[in-house]
Amino acid sequence: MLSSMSSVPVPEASAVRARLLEEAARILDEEGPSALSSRRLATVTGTSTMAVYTHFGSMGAVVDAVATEGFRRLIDRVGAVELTDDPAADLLAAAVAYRENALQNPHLYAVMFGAISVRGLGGKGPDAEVAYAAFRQLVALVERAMAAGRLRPGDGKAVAAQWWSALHGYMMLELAGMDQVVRDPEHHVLWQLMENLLRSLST
Amino acid sequence: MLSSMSSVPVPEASAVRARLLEEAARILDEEGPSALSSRRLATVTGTSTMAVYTHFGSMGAVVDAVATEGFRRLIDRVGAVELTDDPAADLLAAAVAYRENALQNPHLYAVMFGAISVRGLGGKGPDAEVAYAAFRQLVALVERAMAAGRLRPGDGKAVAAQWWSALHGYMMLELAGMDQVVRDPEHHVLWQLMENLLRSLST
DNA sequence: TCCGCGACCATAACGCTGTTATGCCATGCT
DNA sequence: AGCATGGCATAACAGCGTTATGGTCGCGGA
Repeated sequence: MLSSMSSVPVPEASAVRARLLEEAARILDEEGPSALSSRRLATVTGTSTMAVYTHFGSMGAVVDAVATEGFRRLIDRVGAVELTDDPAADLLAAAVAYRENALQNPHLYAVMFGAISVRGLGGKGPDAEVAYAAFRQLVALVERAMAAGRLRPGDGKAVAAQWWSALHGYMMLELAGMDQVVRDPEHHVLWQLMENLLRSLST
Repeated sequence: MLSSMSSVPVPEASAVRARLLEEAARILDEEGPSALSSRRLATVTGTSTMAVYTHFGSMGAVVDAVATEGFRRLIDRVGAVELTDDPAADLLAAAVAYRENALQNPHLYAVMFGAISVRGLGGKGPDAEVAYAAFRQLVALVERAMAAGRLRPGDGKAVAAQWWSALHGYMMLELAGMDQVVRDPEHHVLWQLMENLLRSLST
């Protein structure tokens, strides 16, 4: 059994698999969940539906892989914000980047959190390690603000979980089209919420 | 009893429609989104798939009706909390009822906020008036706390939107199975979040 | 009373879906 | 060379949402 390790060290190394994943994410973002199907994926990648099953095993696994890819993009996007000497302001800047990423890829964002089931084929969800890496990224920002004295010292993970809950909840309401609830032209609800939370968490 | 069954003043008066809606909500809650189909709905209600289309027009409309029913149940559940002379504590009690309702009907809760929902067949979403009634219920609790001086006077809708965002975001993370992020045995993240928000909103 | 009409639904079909069985073919190991 | 195996095309199957068709039943008008 060790003989086959030479040709295929890692399944992710396949070029076909990469194109399937890329096209799946593109179709999901551009045309929504109902447009993502195995046959559609096969035609746009120039293969057949069997390619999906050799590389992923099921369409649900494709959706999971797309969700995982969404977390990777989120991590890249939030990681690209330039840190200043004000860790509290950086937390708000990260929230801005988080919101922009969600607004640009709304379907992908919804799939990441299982908010929408793509045609009822629900997988096991995104890769837990990647999703947790996105959380740890936020924890690092929080702990940095604590170390600088801008946030009251405490459990960074507990504070990050609160921050993420508030941010995620607002995004879901905004993406769900609940404009009457969430759209406040003069005083944007999200920034009031972030500032209120920040005030309670400050020293 | 002159022609009590003859006239059809409101389509909702149909008994078949009521059973379809009831069974749809039950199937969704007990077996998840992938189990809800037109044929399944027809067999369990003892009719054919055409009944779905005569009473709803499409499966998407059924999902929308189920989502609207979910908001009605939420309103009933939150409206059942007994108000005390501490409006701030009542807000927390309402959050407890909100969470219990979501945990008991997780799939229904997800459908309520899913712009695109079951099996990729996206309807127009739940009845906006009913969903907004749930929001107004929360606004009333907030304004009551403001009038009693337990919350700083301000825009009740803006504060209610923040409260709902935080609560909804935590629920979505909890229901998404992100236990590592959100599950904190000793200090439950939700109550820390609610108390932090309450502190910032207090006078 | 009878007729007709409209609401309601059972049956069957169409095109789509995810998935699987089968077989071909190229590649690499022995 | 022979063979085994991974990778994919073809075609099929069951199930999906939806629609066309036809039948049945009950009421309103003549």
